[in-house]
Amino acid sequence: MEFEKIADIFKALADPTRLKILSLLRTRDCCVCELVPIFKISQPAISKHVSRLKTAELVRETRKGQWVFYSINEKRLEEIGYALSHLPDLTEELRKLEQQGLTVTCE
Amino acid sequence: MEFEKIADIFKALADPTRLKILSLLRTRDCCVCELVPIFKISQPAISKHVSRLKTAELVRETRKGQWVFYSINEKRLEEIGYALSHLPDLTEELRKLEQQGLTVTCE
DNA sequence: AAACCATATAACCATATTGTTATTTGTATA
DNA sequence: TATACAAATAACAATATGGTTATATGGTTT
Repeated sequence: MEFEKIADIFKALADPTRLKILSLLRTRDCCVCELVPIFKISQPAISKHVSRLKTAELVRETRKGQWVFYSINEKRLEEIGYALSHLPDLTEELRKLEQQGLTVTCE
Repeated sequence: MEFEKIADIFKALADPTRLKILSLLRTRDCCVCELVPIFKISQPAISKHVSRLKTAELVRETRKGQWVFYSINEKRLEEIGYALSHLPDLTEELRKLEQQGLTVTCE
């Protein structure tokens, strides 16, 4: 995965409200109207947060009548840990730097 | 770890430049002046990025003469994967919601 | 069809983020 | 001591983020 894409997923996780939503969804699927009274923010704010999580594929949505239930995508969460330990390798960049004589050695 | 604190660590990771710096540091320790020619941004910009990584304890710094070398803190990176799979449990919040009759059941 | 409820979107505002250039601080060296 | 280089900090600008209220959309119910 590219640095940009990995950063986008981390951006989706870089907010306490969204992390809390993910934790709640781990206990059970929830709809927006259940999440609203748990947080001290408006319904549109919650709606935008879950939408951000959906774009990052961290949650999925299922409409049930007038409600939209959100569920956690555990596979995606596992992918993140993997991405962190397998960031694109940049050894080549450092080799180029060395060829240009831009490396610093001090001993 | 609190949601706020976890979010702060993810914020530090939520930028492609910082992720790239971490990847470079995985190959070997680098000083700021080595990082600058690799990226298309100014020295102060790089300096601020490594500073952000340092605040999040994702890197450590060691001064060697006029250079400051940065090294990756792999332990901290491992902590992140752990934090993600062990987010604070909110079952209690959902129980309260149920007591207030605010849960939605549709079947 | 009309009213109702849940959710999404629009328009907007305050603050945070990420870059810039100019300057300061710390260390080494002529 | 004066000069030079590395890195950090200050002041600032453009854009992104996260909240608000008002409104639109989708589906249910009377």
